[in-house]
Amino acid sequence: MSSREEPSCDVTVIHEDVVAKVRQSMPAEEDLFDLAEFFKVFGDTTRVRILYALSQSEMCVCDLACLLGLTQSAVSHQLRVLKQAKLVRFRRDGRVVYYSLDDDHVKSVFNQAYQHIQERN
Amino acid sequence: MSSREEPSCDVTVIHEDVVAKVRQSMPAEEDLFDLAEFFKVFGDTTRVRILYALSQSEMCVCDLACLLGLTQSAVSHQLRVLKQAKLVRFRRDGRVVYYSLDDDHVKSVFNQAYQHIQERN
DNA sequence: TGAATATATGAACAAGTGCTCATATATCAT
DNA sequence: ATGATATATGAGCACTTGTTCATATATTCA
Repeated sequence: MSSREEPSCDVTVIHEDVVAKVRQSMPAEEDLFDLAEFFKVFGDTTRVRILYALSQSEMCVCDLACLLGLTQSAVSHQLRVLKQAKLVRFRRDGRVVYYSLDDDHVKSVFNQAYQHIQERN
Repeated sequence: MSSREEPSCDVTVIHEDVVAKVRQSMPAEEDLFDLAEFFKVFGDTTRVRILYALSQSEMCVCDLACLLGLTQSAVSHQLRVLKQAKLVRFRRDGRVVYYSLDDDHVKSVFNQAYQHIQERN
């Protein structure tokens, strides 16, 4: 009845041993949070489309807007999100800002997920 | 000046050639949508924690609730989302429902992303 | 310097999401 | 059948998010 170990729960526990074992192996709360944040960035159609486009070629903001049928503002806002997530990088050439993928993992995560989608159907 | 091909845009286009080339290689709109939907499921701390836990061991609802410090209801709602996304499966044993990962891709997508997070810092 | 242009950003609003609470369903035990 | 228990689910609410609109910033060119 004493609870001096890990944060207890108000719910009935059926398999204390399993819970204890899994609890030990759980990564730091912060890491799982970061992981979710990372996936959250991919969890939007617009951003996925932008990422795919950039996986094909470096592009400037207005090209992306045209390609995807979005306003310049919408693209710019989303690129900011992608920038913060360090998924894209940019270089400035005069008035034009060119964006490209910042990381090789992006492509592989992408492909892995795409494969899952395919096989699921 | 005529626009009889692909859906045009109201934005200035700087590199028509690039846009045209990338447009050709864009996957079906639906596939990118599905991809985003897939990632959206991973884009929540609670679900990521559930998925990680299940990657360690099959668990029942109340064990998960206890482990993660959530209400039974919250866990159940999220499991429904994971079920719909076909990321987890379940088997019933009397009153207890056991959940487990439904797909090997889950782990690999997870690991790939985790690796990205690590290297990023 | 001043006009033009490419991009960035803030505010606001509609739509979506995850939790809680109450309650329904399903199964077991008596 | 009745009560206990494990899970599922609907409604409601606070919070988040993606877009639009207006405007700011930055760079080029004349």
